[in-house]
Amino acid sequence: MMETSLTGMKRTHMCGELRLADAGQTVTVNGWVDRVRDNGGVLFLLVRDRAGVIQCTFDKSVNADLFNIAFTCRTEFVVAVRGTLAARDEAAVNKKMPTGEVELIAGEIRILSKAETTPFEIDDTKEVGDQVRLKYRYLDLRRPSMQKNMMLRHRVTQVARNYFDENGFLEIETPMLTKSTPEGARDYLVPSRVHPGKFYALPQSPQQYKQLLMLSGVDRYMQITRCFRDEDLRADRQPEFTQIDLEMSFVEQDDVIAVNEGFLARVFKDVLDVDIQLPLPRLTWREAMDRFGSDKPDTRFGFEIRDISDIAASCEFGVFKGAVEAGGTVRLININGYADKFPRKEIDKLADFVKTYRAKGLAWMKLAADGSMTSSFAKFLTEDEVSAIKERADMHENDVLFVVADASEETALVSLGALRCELAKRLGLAKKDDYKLLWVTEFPQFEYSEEEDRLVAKHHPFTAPMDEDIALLETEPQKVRAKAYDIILNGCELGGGSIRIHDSELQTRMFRALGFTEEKAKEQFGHLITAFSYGAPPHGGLAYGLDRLCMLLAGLDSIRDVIAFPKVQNASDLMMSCPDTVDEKQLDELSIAVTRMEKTEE
RNA sequence: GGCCCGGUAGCUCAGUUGGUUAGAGCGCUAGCCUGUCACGCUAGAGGCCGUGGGUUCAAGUCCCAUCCGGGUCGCCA
Repeated sequence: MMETSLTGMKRTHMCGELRLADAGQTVTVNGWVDRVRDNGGVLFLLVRDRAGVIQCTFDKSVNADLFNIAFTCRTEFVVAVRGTLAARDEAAVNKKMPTGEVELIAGEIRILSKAETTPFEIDDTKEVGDQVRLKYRYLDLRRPSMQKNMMLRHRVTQVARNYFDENGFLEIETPMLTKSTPEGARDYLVPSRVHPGKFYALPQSPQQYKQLLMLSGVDRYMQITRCFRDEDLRADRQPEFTQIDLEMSFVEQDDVIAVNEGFLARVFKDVLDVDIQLPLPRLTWREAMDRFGSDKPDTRFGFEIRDISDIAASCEFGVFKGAVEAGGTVRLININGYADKFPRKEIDKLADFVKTYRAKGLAWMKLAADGSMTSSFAKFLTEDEVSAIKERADMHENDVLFVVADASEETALVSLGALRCELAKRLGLAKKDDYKLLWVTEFPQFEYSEEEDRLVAKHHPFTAPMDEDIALLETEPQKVRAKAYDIILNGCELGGGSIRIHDSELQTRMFRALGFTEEKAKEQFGHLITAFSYGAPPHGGLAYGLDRLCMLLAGLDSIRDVIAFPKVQNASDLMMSCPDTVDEKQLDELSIAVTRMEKTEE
């Protein structure tokens, strides 16, 4: 029976931390065999742990028995190696390895665990599909890049805990089993055994609890907590995700922003050694939409949107004129300096791109470097009108304009906003290590829901309206702006928050504006309304998407890469094979009958 | 729910107009090699071409359905 106990072979150092300064020491390492290089008489085992890789050297002529044990090692065997750390000969130094100046001259090896051949190589240089990676996530996580991501995430959460602690925040846990909320995303439901037919909901966010904590006099709260939303997934959206959630009492918007700018600066400094200039720029929601066609503008590049509705209104081109007459707008972006990158064929394909955002089409005008002009619409306009557009767009040689005319202002703005981001990405102007943070403020309080044919809260029903707009609540609710703010990084919504309503009377008016009857408001939010009647401090807060923050800090494109065990697009876990069916007995105990089963085909 | 892309060896992929025995690199197995470091050399094993149906003399290739993975619109207070 081979000895596989660790006794007597516990590590003295992490593999990846060994350096020239340690040479001469007797060193024991524990880790996985990263690679076996058998040169006949001399054999190298690369042993890997979280910190990195160290070369262990076995010489047949020095110790044949030892060599023969090492010879049986395969990739991913778990081993303990003891020996003398030696400086490598100058010619043998591997400059590509942090430990490349030293090697461990093995005097003893113990195989702690053998390993089957892994389904894919534990190696950052080889691409592996998500399907295989996630089925064997524990192997995927062995890859140095994934270990780096997990360590980065740890760093971010530590910075958050330390920073908010230093600023007087208490970390308090709120329940995972809570009440289903009618507004917002679909809830994940948890059946109650004790209360047949009744369900808990997993929290979409700890929103109500943290506000109640303010009523409790906690003053400043923070929590790093899981949130659940049963909606479709995206590269930056998982059904369970983590928020850095915080709330403060006796504050106004600027106070919340100030404390969070401090946090962001700290994170960027500690994690990336990047200095963030404070205060961060701010844009109102209206300005963000008008200039960037997005409530999460990417300001790493220009190509800002301009309005030519006034010129279009009086022209004879039906598409432009018609859009304005229908109450819409005509807007454009100038991809200045890149007209040569857009041959006719490419431009035609871009029309399909904007159509996914409901635009009807894409008009364009190109001024080549030699001064020759081509356009899909100029022939319908007068010379003066063309000149006016060129002037409005600040158009010069090698510029290309893209124009969207639409009866819906939102459609025109959003489709051009998406186009400017897409083109910047293709032109390589959206650099990952260029960090553009900004606040978007003054969000609309309400938005129209086609599905429900009524106004719904854009943020949530506890968001305070701006003081100067309160009077409009009953008269022109669609014009009411909220004390809500989002923090945006490189076109990605990192987090958002608001100042909350702390006044019962105003909250009542808000529920009324949202179309809640008094009974319905009491039924859904009675506990809050009651709580607020006992003395509520002015308060507000913010919540960050921790996964997105980590993704952007790590320069990645998917939050899956900073989540240890993520779900795939259909919200299942390929490793655990869940969700899954359960025993009839379990269902029976919960008083649940399944009426429809998923079609499964193996 | 809609649209787009993909599924071929353990992994990453190629596979022409439908036409002999479906290939490559990596990995794996065995042998050789005393300083490699993406070690090298030699040999070998390894395929339900996602699944089901259809068209055809003939399907990895064309058609339909379906499952799986990715992106995205809707959705995400």
